[in-house]
Amino acid sequence: MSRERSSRKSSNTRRRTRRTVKDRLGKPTIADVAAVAEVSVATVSYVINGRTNEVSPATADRVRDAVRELGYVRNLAAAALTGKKSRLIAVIVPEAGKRTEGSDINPFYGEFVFRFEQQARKYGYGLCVHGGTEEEYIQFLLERGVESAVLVGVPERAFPESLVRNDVHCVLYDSFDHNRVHSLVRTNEVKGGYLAAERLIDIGKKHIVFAGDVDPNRKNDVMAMRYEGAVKACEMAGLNPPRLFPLQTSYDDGLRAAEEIANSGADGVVVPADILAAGLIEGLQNLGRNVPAHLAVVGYDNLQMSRFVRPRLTTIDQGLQEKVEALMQIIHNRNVGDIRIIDPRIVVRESA
Amino acid sequence: MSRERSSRKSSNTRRRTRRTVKDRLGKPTIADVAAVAEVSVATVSYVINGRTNEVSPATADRVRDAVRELGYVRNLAAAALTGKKSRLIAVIVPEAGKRTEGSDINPFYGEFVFRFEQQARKYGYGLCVHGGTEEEYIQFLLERGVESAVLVGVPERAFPESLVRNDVHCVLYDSFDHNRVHSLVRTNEVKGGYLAAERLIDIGKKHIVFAGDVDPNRKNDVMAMRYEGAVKACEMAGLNPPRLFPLQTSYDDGLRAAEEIANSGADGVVVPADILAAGLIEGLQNLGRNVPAHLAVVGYDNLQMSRFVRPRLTTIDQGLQEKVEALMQIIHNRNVGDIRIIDPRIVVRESA
DNA sequence: CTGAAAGCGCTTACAG
DNA sequence: CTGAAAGCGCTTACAG
Repeated sequence: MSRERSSRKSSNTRRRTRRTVKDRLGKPTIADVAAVAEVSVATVSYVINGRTNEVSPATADRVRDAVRELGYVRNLAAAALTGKKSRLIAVIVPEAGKRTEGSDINPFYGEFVFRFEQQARKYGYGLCVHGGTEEEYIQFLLERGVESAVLVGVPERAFPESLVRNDVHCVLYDSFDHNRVHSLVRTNEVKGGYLAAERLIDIGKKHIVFAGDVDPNRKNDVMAMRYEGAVKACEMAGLNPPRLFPLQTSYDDGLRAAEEIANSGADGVVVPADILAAGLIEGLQNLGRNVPAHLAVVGYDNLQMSRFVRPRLTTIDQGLQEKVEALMQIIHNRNVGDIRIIDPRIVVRESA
Repeated sequence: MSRERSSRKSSNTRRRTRRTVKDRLGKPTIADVAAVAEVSVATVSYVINGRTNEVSPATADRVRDAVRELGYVRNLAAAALTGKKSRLIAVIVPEAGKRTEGSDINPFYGEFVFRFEQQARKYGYGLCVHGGTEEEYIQFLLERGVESAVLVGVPERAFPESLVRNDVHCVLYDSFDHNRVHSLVRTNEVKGGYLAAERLIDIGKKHIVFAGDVDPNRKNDVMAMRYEGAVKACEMAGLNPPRLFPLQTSYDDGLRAAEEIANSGADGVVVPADILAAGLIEGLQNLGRNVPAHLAVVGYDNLQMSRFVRPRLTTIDQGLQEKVEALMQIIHNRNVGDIRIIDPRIVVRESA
């Protein structure tokens, strides 16, 4: 049906760009669509990209019909090559496999990824995940032409200049950027820590400890801020600042630390991650301690899991949905350098 | 430093392909590398792709030095355009958001994605996730040039021909393919159901029910096979086949169904998903029933969560790591049509 | 062992 | 409103 027009082309052009539908085995291309619709590839490109003011309605319809007829789907990789954005977002969970003992990963990451995927899809982005080392993920971002990278829980440090230079928009999530150079979404961690300690104080606890790895040299990472909040709450209640138990964020670390914490004289503990809290509670119960009577625990994150643990976990809700939406806004509008800090709230269940 | 050679080129060639490092603002390209190394782009391409037998060692070294000097990272999208594979895998969880009540997703998906990501990375693949409708994910796969799609838990049905026609390798995961046309990785579900019911029988239970949505018209889906196994175990013990309670796989469905199951006269229940089991146990406890004394429950999946639930969940381990490795093999070797069925095992904890 | 050139599928000035 | 052509960054026969 498209013979007529194509036969008008010079044989040279024809050999180079012209193909009938049957010639092709794989996906139809824009040239196939153009042939069927009897227009140029430029015109097809215009209507595919919605630049319909460049094209007459009738032509646009012909093109759309051809698209449908051929089952044409555009090749985004080719489009990206021409300077269009790749519309690819990557969620980077640095060294995901090493985040916890064994191969169990903090369930937070799963909840995060699937929530965020819904947002990304809604805005027409594709979503990749990567759990490698810094070197690996930088290479990944660059070679895939990723537009925006969400870095989940990265420790503060000098940021790889190569990402900035290559124009990948980095958004830190639950991280801290001392130099305020990257976009950032996180919870008000100081407030979170405050709410957690405050709850313990409210139920009459006097000897509050903090089960997290706070590096005294890095005043401004997430753990340090949660701790700062807890300290503040204790101060306001005339209590000593919480003693620190430097644990990693894993179930097994909680399990192992139970005895030491139980014997420390503490009657309340702020645990800056639900998964850690689950392990700790398990360990305390193995020792015959009652939670919350003997030792009350407040978790952090309000994961699905916090409802499964017995006693049910009192925890800090970090406002995941709100954060994920903020993330998407910053990415979509490319508000480089924007910072969004979401207020947490406490969810009181049974453990405190 | 590369002036010498480039000045030998014709001015035409030079204008079209030659650039000094400084001319470029964005990523260096293969042409930049070629210029610095004073070779042609073809040579650069050869050494980047490890076709070193095409290039002398000395030349290869020069190229590698130039790559390092410029911080060159190849553009995989451009490479894919030339017929190379995209090395992109997508994990498709159809309508992830609708898989459970509200927006909580079965934690299984998170565990799966991060386990699989490690495999994919190890083999040099990028991993995307998609949780949309069939129409959405087909478009996604096609426009991104995804090489292989892992379809997690898709109901059996006629498969979209467009994916096959466009050469995306579909691997079904925990699904069933009646026509045996797609690659497939799953657990031996019949055995899983058998082990679950067997455990209940072993601890003396006589009235076993099954809390899953088994469609009598589709003999061969995952749920039906688990049920088949449970029936078999009951038969061998001289018991009646388990009564069916058609629940969806969500915490809330378990919670809601507790009363009906508790009043059904059952003393043991096979629950084909840990998340469902968690909800059910919660509901049973709210009713004052003791698990396992009054009603024993066996879950399915052996999620991390099964250790947090009280009583700790006895469950069927589906061999996630083994399955994820099998998946990777099938994808990497492109064994289209391969089927791998992994044996499950029972993990006995407290709930049965 | 090395290079020039065509081509992958697309977009975008630029002419008409 | 429409089309011819250059170019995005890469790979791969094909010549030398």
